[in-house]
Amino acid sequence: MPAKKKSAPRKELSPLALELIAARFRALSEPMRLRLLNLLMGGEKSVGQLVEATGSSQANVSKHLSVLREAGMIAMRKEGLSSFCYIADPIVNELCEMMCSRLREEMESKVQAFDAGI
Amino acid sequence: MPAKKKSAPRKELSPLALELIAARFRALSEPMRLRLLNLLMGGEKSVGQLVEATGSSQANVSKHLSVLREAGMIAMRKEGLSSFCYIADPIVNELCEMMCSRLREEMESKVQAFDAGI
DNA sequence: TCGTTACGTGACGATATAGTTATGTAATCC
DNA sequence: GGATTACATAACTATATCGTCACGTAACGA
Repeated sequence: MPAKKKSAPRKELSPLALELIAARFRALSEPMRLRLLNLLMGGEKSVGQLVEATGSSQANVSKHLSVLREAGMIAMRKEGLSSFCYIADPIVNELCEMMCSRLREEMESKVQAFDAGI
Repeated sequence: MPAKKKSAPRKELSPLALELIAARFRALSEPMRLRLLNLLMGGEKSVGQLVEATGSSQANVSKHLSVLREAGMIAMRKEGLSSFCYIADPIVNELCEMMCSRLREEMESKVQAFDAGI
């Protein structure tokens, strides 16, 4: 095959792939949704329980849950009047814990720099 | 200490932590920024190179780079007239590759389900 | 059947964000 | 000094999103 113009060619992602990946990250880009996911990490919960735990409105929680569901991160199970939510994609735990620990590292290093008088 | 009301207490994240984590994910929630990061995974590049590689406007690229820089994901190095960008947080590679492979899995399983006639 | 409960959803206003255009600015060359 | 290059940034428009309010609806209980 013909030689490339220059530098490292690397794998270019297709526009579709970029959009799909961005959509997943976008689902994680709101504090309320992270809070809901964090609550669900403790096990499945009904929408009502999530409403009570967050102190937010039912409509708002329901909407955020829809976003998370469309992103494939959670799933719902109906039981009588209640809908129970649970984490459907194990990547959620990994991603959040990774981001959490990274932030902690970062902040601790800043504290150290502060303590060192820099 | 007094007994909790019920269910798993788990670690509740503070509003500040939630906002910081959300901000990081938000930086990754746009296709153009993912594209820029993907290009930077091949090594540092000048803003001009990124403009040419993406075909987007210089102003737009510059703005997205600002967002990534404020999120701590990239850093800049000036050299003459040019500004060279490079990935400053190794978590970027992990996160993107994790999300990519997860999406690939998901789509392949859907293809299999489709092939199985489900 | 009627009311209640637990959710989902459309409409709305306020805010945020992507992209463009135009302009500012620092470094380099003549 | 003056022109040019490479980039940052303010102003602006269009679109997206958050949260609320109001309403629709399916599943139960009397």
